Amino acid sequence: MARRTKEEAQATRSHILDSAEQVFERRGVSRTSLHEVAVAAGVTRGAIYWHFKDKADLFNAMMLRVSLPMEASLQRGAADADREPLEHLRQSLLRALKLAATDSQVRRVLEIATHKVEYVDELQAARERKEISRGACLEIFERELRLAMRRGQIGRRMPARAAAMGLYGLVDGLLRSWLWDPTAFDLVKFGRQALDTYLAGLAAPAAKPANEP
Amino acid sequence: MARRTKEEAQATRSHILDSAEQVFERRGVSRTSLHEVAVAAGVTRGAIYWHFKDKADLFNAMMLRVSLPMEASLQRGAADADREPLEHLRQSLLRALKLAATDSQVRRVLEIATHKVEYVDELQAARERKEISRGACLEIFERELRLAMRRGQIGRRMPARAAAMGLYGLVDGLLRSWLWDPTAFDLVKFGRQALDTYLAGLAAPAAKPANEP
DNA sequence: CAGTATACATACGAGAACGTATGTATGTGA
DNA sequence: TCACATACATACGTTCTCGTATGTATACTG
Repeated sequence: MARRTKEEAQATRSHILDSAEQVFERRGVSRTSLHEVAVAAGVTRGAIYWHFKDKADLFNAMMLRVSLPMEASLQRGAADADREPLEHLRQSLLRALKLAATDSQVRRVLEIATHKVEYVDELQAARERKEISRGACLEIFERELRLAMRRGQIGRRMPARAAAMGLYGLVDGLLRSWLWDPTAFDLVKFGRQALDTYLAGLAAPAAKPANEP
Repeated sequence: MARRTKEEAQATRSHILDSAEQVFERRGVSRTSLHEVAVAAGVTRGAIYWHFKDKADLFNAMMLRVSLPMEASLQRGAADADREPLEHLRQSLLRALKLAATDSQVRRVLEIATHKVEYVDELQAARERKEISRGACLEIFERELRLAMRRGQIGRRMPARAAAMGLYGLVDGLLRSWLWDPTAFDLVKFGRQALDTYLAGLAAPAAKPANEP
């Protein structure tokens, strides 16, 4: 085919990414060939190789398209401080859960990143990006929790870092569970209850029930 | 080579599984060829095809070798009831975390199942097994939590099912976080603190802090 | 102590996927 | 308007990997 205008080219690129999401979710990243993506997008491999270096590049672009806005939202929320740190944390996390439950594209990409990709070799870059993003998220959690500690809103039953790690694990784990079968339970409802329970535990005084090292 | 004795054959099979673990962890399941596994095991593909139908069969055998004993341990623990349900749950979960942190084979297989495999197509069976195992685990949690509720050890801030899901998510999420980088934190220590926090939250009275639907 | 099933090794053919090279028609800037 | 860069499509060769077919020496069995 012939040359397209710049807007059309961007539309093609975007459409390739959309199709890649579909195929990746259905077939997994490593066993989808670029030919499959091309067919799903109604183009040839040539178009894909024009817009992306290879499959890893395509995958990274697909991830960035979703994760960049999310990270920005998280960072932005963290910037305007001096509000109630606990309530702010709670709202941020619930907003993230709500997004996953509502936005089908977000859900699909999360599903791919969680159950449909192997983090090895040329996708190592994606793994590193994920680790960095996780680290940034944990730092925000820790800062907010430390602030809440200073204000006496939660006790000192565990260091802020551990509390942050538990919080991250709780939300991430619930999300993962939900991704296995989104019809199994209401992510936002269960998430809110579990989150509030954990936060209530942070507020409660430490009372060791039995023998412990 | 020539025919081996039955014990030797089983040793070969076991050694193939060991090698598969190593290669799967390094290269991911889908991009490891059976040739690679064969070389790592010091045999040829013929040996692998003798013991296993194909790569999916090999993968399933590798998973079962670890998950079957774990599930049995969980079920066994759940059978002898009438002890303190909360403490029993706590001990079971901490034992699982300790196992992951201690046993390098368990850690390796968990890492593969979590970050180095795509749950699609011919590995769909593994996914279903995982879902069933998760369901069984959740049922046990729910039963114990319901019992604890009846005994007044925890409040009724949330239904047992949601509490169980949160508990599962917490432990699973922490494990996942730890698998990304096992040197980042002490799984057992952080796990115990987070677990106790969540349980404390379950025991604490429900106190809604702000506006809620 | 033969005969057979076993526990592999070796050999073969086929298909798929990749990356690149090349073709080509058309926007686009000078 | 004209040359060139662009946005793809097409064609090609290579490399893996798979599954199976076949070979083979030995353990077991009657």
